[in-house]
Amino acid sequence: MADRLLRQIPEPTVVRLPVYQRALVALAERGVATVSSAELADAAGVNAAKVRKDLSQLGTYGTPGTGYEVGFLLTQISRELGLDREWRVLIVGMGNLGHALARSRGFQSQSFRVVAALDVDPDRVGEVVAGVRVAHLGDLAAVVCETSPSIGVIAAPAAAAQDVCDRLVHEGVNAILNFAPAILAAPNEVLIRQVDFSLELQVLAFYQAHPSRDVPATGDGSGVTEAPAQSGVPAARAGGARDATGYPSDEPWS
Amino acid sequence: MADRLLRQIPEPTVVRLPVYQRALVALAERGVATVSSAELADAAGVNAAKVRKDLSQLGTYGTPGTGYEVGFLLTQISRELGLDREWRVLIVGMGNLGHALARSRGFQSQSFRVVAALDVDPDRVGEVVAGVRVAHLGDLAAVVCETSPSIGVIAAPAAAAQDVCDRLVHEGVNAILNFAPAILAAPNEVLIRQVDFSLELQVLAFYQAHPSRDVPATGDGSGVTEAPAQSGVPAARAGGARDATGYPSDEPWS
DNA sequence: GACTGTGAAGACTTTCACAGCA
DNA sequence: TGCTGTGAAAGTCTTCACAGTC
Repeated sequence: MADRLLRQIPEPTVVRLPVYQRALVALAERGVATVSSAELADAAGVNAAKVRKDLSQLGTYGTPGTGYEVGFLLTQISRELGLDREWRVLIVGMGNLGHALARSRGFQSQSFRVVAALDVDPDRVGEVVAGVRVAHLGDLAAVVCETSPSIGVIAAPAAAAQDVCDRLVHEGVNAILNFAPAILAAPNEVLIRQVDFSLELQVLAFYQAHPSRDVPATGDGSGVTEAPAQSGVPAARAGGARDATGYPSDEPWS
Repeated sequence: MADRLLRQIPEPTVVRLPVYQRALVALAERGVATVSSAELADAAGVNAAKVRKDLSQLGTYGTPGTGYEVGFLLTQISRELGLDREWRVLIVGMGNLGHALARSRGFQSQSFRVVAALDVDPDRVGEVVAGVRVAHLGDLAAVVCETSPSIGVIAAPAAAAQDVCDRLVHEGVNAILNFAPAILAAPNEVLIRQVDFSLELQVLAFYQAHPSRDVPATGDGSGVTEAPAQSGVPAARAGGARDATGYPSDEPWS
């Protein structure tokens, strides 16, 4: 098992781990002690074989005849994802998107903390968002020095993205999550991931425009998701493994 | 060639088409008349073989010895993506994210128009965003009737996402872009695509936590991007095929 | 000489199906 | 009996490499 961790985990598996993690958190909150691969698959929107293959990459965590122990599996996946430590996040670009990110639960959890926010707009500099004072991008060096972030987020317009990226890299930030619709160039040791809204919108348009095409089925993390039926009365409040919080939600829609 | 259009275009190719499209727009704006697959590959952050294979799925648009005619290729890709028509978009959830989306260029272009915005917060209802008055989610049926959107966007919290999805589906919206971190269940004919920030953040954390692992190389649309070197002086303004707009940008960072 | 389009090879992922364990 | 873990099969995507074209 130890050497299993030395093996490369395939990227598609890595992308699904957070989905499993989330599903497990929900199960744990509901007090569920054990899940089968089929149940977890259902909650994550994938199939059971995939769940078993994915989890077997991490170790031998299941029990034949029973399934997986929710708490234990959650711990293992979280550790594997590096969620057992705190990642310090710096955000560049505090427009609506930057605000949304800074305040989102994903960016303000046990594992991620927004430690710095920057912008070039004088009106925004000085504002306090999610407990952090917005600094001017010109002060990046000092801000990085003070807050030592390990992940940089670019929420700036496309035209500025490469420049921001260069500055981040220059200050030693070598993991970047880029929300700007731009292909960034950076040295090889810098890790860049891209999130692109309008690209997804265009992909959706493509499949709308070509209804003949069978859409690639049941989603991987980033794929097209066509979930488990619900046929008959599509408008019914769906059952499933989802959060049963009363609606409308009392937390603001961010 | 006609029957080539009947063939299924692989999903990875579909996801790259918008990237090529964007690159071509930039080239066209710079007055470039012709590109080779290598140049387009560079601008899109992929390799040349992939570009040629992808484009050959659409038709025989290149000229051996010369390359592709930028304007013509742009037209073809845009048509293939369905960008030659206008897609009417409805957004549910007008928090920071909803605002960011509504105002983004990707959602307000020739091809996409935000025709409706909804929320449950009485403070937000009535506000005008991007030229559209925010309506209450309770009035969804009427809003859909009036605006006949073909794409619905969910920018609501995870807890409300399934309910919103059900309502949209009930009103006949059968293409949904979901920004909430929730796996949605819907009838098979409904097209759902998922955009998940915190998932990407977690994937980044994973690769940071496992530096030994060779990160899957040069990005597909959604993958990890490690771009063309730039070694030596990493902080230099990158050359490449990117937008050369002066910085700081004069448009607000949204 | 330069570059496309594309079969064929290779790499990677998913799915199947079942042996083996609780 | 119920379910995992996993080889093997099937399927998919990428890369190679080169014939053919301008």
